[in-house]
Amino acid sequence: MTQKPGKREKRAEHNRKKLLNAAMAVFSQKGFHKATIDEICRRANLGKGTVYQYFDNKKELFLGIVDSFAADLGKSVESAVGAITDDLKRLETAITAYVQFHAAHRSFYRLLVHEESSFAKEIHQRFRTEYFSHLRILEDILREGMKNAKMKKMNVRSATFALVGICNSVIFRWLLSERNYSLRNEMPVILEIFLRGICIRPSGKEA
Amino acid sequence: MTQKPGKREKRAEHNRKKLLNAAMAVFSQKGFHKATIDEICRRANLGKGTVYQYFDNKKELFLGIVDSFAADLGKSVESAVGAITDDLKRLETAITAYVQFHAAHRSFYRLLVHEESSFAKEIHQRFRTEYFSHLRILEDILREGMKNAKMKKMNVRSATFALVGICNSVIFRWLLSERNYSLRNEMPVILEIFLRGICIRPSGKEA
Amino acid sequence: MTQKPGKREKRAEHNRKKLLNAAMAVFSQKGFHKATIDEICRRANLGKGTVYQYFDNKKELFLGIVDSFAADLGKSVESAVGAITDDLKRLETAITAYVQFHAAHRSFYRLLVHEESSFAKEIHQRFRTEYFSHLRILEDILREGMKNAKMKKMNVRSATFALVGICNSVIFRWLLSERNYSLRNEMPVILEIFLRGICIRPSGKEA
Amino acid sequence: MTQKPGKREKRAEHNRKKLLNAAMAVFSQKGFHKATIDEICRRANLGKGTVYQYFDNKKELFLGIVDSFAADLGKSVESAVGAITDDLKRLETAITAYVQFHAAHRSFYRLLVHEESSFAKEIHQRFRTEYFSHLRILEDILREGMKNAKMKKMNVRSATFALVGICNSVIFRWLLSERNYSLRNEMPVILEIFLRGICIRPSGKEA
DNA sequence: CATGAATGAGTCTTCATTCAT
DNA sequence: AATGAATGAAGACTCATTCAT
Repeated sequence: MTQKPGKREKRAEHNRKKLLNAAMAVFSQKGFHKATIDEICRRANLGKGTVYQYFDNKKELFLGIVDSFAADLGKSVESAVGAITDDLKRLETAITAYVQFHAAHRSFYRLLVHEESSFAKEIHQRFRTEYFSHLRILEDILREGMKNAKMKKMNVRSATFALVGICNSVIFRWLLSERNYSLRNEMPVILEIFLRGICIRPSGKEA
Repeated sequence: MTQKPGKREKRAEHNRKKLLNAAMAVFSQKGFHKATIDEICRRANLGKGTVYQYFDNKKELFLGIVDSFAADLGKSVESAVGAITDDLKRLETAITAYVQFHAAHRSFYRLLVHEESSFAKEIHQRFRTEYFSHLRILEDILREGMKNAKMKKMNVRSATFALVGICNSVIFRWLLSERNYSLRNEMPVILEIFLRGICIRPSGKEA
Repeated sequence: MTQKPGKREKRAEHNRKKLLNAAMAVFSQKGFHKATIDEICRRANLGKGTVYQYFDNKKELFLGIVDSFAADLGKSVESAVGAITDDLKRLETAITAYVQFHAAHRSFYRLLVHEESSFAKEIHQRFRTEYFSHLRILEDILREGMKNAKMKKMNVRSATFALVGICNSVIFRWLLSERNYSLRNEMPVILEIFLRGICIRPSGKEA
Repeated sequence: MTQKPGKREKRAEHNRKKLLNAAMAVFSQKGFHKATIDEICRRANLGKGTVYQYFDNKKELFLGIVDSFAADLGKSVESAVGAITDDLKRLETAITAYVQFHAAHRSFYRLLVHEESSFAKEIHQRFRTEYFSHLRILEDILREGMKNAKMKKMNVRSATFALVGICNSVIFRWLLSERNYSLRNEMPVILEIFLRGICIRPSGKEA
């Protein structure tokens, strides 16, 4: 624990959260440039100055959301995987959690893609330390699978990125498609594509 | 020919083109909002007012690029297909041309994805009449193939969109990957995925 | 009192006034179109953005002056009439106050006439609720006079407008005349014309 | 005659007229600032450059209309008075022609009042030489009347201006009144006011 | 002469950021 | 710590005027 959170600290943390939520909503809806600080703090029921108490500027506020989003994603995947021990099952669960999280926060995911070219560097810097930190979970799973000789020996990092790439493609296509089919049904597709390529002996389910 | 194009009209058309090119460059690099009319006309070596001679406003300028991009894409695919008669070969060539064109104009393709959520409606309206008009080439090829009993009988429109979807996914993934592999090598992948699904008798290569 | 007006609110109201005054001066001198927001806020010693804190746009700023002008006129007439009890005396005083006010603010009165054709609708909408609200004073005076049988029974509204019309004509002529005669001397003319027409028994002065 | 007007001069004069007419229409409708050269030459079916062939700039074009308007007014009054010999009748006819002309061109008259404060100096300079030149007719009439001892001896110039002032007031009031009464009916009013004041022996009609 | 494409100075308006209260 | 009034840099857009054809 970092000191005991006095009333003051608590209030501060609460305000930060309120701002983050409001900002997420407004940014997602309007995009970075069309979103205004005014609308964000109106939505957060806070004064304009307060924003600058917690964030250096508009861009930092945006990146603050990215951080928070990444952290939430990490937590979501972690808690989904939980105590599952079977490697393949862990992998499947992690992927599903990953995809579902994006689907649930699709407006922000869209925003991320949307603003990527503007803030590419900054976003990726954050991601490298925060967002992709959850990838360690996937990496761990893969590494474990290799040790247990269930998966091909290969560069773990590459495999992880390949997997994330496939997921993103699927999510992206789903978003563009006006979401007239269930993402959940795509899960087997992802797994099949990914596993068929890397597994030494595919599980018996496959013909 | 529409009357003899006097020097005046020629120059006008030339300037329009210059603006379109400059705008394409600036928009691609900065995104719609960060791009300024000032920079665009500075790059085109033209006065600010000239932009408004040809385009009603910034958005229309952007959409003007979309139009022109779509027209160029159409021409590119058409000329690539040219006089090829074999249906499968035609299809392969068309797909390759389509993908190569996007790879060659990747910065704008990225922009298109980037700004899609802002101008979704307008962009799609333009695309429906212009951009996707080149799809008729693909459609024609497919239709022909069906007549010749080389391809499954199916809804041509759906198949076309499916194909375009696959291509876009591949291009998009390539773009995100920092382009450290050759797009050309992905061509067989696309074809295989698409053809394996729709061809009555897959070519002998496949086991 | 509406809450205690903190220093903030006080300053705000003060700045609004400063802007209104500066705008009145600049608009009067240059007319609506030639007047620039820049000059107005320079004159008010305020930032350009401040204008937009208080007024949606240039036109609203202009109409804001109209409102304020109307309110001031009302107050001016009211305070002039004050506690006078004699109906005729009240009427005379009100008219004089009305005319003097316009003479004192002749530059804005001129502007009002000047811009009337552009903003006719908006101006009249404001006037109907604000500017002409001061007419109620005149109406009240007339109504009272009728009750006391000092004036002919007639439609009060019409009589009021007729009176205002006469005043305006006189003021307008005075303005066009380069003001080489005293407006004050015109007061008896107005009164005579108006009263001779509406008084049951004209005062003995008239032959 | 100023040279024989060759085809060239004729065409030139014709274009000048077309421009003047178009400008009159557009200026009257939009006011000086909102009117654009573009709209004017579109209406005149002439190129934009042609405007500058005949007028130095927008302001001069506007003043060109003033000149032409003044000239037309003069001609109108002159031709109305024609061969009438009786002084009083001449005066009455001249006044009527003057008022009718303004009523017929009310949109431009309104514009004149409207823009007066902007171009006051320029307009009056033109008027002194052109517009008010038609006043000489009125002056001549008055002078003649004095010689014939039908009118008081007085400063002719002042009387003329007084008369014009009265007319203008009447016209202006009529314009503001939404023109729900006939201007023609006001003619006796003008005459009575003016003549009762200046005629030695008022005409028999008056008691 | 006539044209209309090109020009850029001039304006309004927005909005992130600061700072006195 | 919280506020929101004040700020001014920045940017889209207009339009009178010029000039090559």
